[in-house]
Amino acid sequence: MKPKSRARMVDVAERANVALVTVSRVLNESPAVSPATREKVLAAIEELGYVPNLVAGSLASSQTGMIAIVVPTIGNPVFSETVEAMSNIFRSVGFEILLGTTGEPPGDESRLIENFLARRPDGMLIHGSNPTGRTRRLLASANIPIVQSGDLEEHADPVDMVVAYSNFRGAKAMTEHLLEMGCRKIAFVGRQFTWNDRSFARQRGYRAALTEHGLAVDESIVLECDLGFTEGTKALLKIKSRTPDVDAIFFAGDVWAAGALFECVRQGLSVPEDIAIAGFDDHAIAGVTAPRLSTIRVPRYEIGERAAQMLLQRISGGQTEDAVVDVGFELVVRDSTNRKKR
Amino acid sequence: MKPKSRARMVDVAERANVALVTVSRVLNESPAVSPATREKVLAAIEELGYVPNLVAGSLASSQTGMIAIVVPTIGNPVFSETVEAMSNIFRSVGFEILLGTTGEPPGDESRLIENFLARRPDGMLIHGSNPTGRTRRLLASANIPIVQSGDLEEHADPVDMVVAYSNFRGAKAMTEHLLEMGCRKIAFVGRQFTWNDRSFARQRGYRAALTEHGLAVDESIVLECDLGFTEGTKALLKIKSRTPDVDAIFFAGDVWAAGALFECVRQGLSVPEDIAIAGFDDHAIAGVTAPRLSTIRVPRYEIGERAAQMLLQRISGGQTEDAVVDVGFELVVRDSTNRKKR
DNA sequence: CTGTTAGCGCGTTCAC
DNA sequence: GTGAACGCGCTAACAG
Repeated sequence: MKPKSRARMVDVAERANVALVTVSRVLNESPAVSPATREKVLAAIEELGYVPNLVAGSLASSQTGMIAIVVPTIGNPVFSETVEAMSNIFRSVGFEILLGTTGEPPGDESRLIENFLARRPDGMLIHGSNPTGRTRRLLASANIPIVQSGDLEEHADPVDMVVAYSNFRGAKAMTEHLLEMGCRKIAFVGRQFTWNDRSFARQRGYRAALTEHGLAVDESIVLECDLGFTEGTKALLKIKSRTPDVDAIFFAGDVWAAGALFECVRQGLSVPEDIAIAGFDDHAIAGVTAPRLSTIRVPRYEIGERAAQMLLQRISGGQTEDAVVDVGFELVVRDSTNRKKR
Repeated sequence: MKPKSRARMVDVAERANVALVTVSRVLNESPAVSPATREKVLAAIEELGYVPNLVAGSLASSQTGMIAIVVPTIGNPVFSETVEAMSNIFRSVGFEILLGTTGEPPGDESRLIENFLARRPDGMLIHGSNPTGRTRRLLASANIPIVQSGDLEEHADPVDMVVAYSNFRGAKAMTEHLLEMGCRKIAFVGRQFTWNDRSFARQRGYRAALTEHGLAVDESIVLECDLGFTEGTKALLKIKSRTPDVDAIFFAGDVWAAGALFECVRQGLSVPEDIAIAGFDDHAIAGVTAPRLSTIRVPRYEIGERAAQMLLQRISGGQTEDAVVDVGFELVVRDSTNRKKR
């Protein structure tokens, strides 16, 4: 049953003794086909092993059934969970996903987005970056719904729609919590501020909290570092050596915080008495370490879901929802910062 | 500069006073265009904000420049790291990624693959599942290179190419290591065997090692569980209550193992003296816990790279490499099982 | 309910 | 170096 060259719709039509359109209708589940002919067509498709050509279909209908998703990296759980949420929703309604990563540090984001636009997706989801200039203009004139997600302030002036939370306010809330717990020498560890807007926002939140409480920022204990548990360990050691009487470290990522925590356990430092450790993201590990990590819970999965739903609603011509959705965050106080237990 | 309706190639040609082909040539970097006209065309493209239509181009050239990637889920780091490796390689050579998840437990994998085939990708990467029957036939007759990855034995009869390691041998090696360390009552925790072939293979490896050493398998301490740290904790508790004198637990996933480890620390059980804990995958956390986790290192990133490279080589018409590549695994002995320290 | 006629936007022959 | 013609495989109007 294997044809020498791939079967086309005409071949199916011929075999079923119907017109080409009829085959098209069966495939697109048009109600205007009698059950009898429908069966004939289906049989012919089966016999020929026919697989429709959606690229031709897309050209003709100017709808591709594809959604472009742009994220910094897919290997980082912080992003992959959001992508998974999006993926689940799109899969359930028959859209397919064009996945692109800008890289960290960001590579040629503009080129990626333009390439995607050339594939005529029915919608676009951009997580964690905010295109400007030429790319932004192209996006705007692409005439498709676009949802940006990630940081709220960064997307103050969105191309189209936004689903986000405030990294600034989240970091500020955690820092204020640390202050409330009596900490005064609070260090901060984040990702490279220059090319990571979310990290930059978190760092600003940290600074704002200190400043508002009349505390100066000690630049020697504000660190940038790479990803991974061991980087958190290293950061802890560096900070302790520079400022032995540091009483808290706010890691803008739970993985670092966990890495530091493990090292504290090894060194016999008691957390939070000797030093408080705070994280960010509410990574799964934060809830299981000993002591358990205080963190800022970010609704990563919900962000993906909301973004996907807003996009679908717009694609199906539904009412435009609010252009900007703030999904918020939650300060989760666990053991690692709780210096005032009952 | 924003046209009412999207600019087409003809519009660019008109504006640049050249023929349509010339624009096409410029876009495809054909050498047969004089620098002067080339500039004219580029200028026209810029002025019109022209974005080429790759779906039309794909139809005409019957090359989409897309690679379909199928994985169980993208939220699980075990898979997302492999996808990231693939993504990085394809991005560097200008291919785009069509991402699909079959779900866990697997949903309608066949439908997903057929939908993908309809989009005419230039190649396909299937991780962690082995299509059969109709789907397999369609794949075979799609006439594109296909790399399956995941378990070696599962892919003994591949559709096309394979990059994998042996989950069976990996699990067997770890179990043998445990036996060598003097453990005799070894429990096993894995993912649902019925719908997860990799988990099934690991379980078989565990059983094989015990049997070969003349030990019976105690079915009451062979558990299936869901993903996550806390599931590992629960499994530990269940096993300890059923068989208090268990002397080792082999978790077929580091996340479970870590969850159990944390609980041991809380309960004051010393690892590995009271109970040895072994993991699988070499997740980042395995190297940083206290004690650090023994595990089976799987080259996830390399699998993604190799798979992508093999696909590209075939797409570019290069020699067919070995159809089956065994990337192997590595037994990593750390503290959590090492009962014979120096 | 079914069929006919036109394109969708671009790549690819060929001539010039 | 450039241009005109045709076709990729399918969907969208219309008729009947």
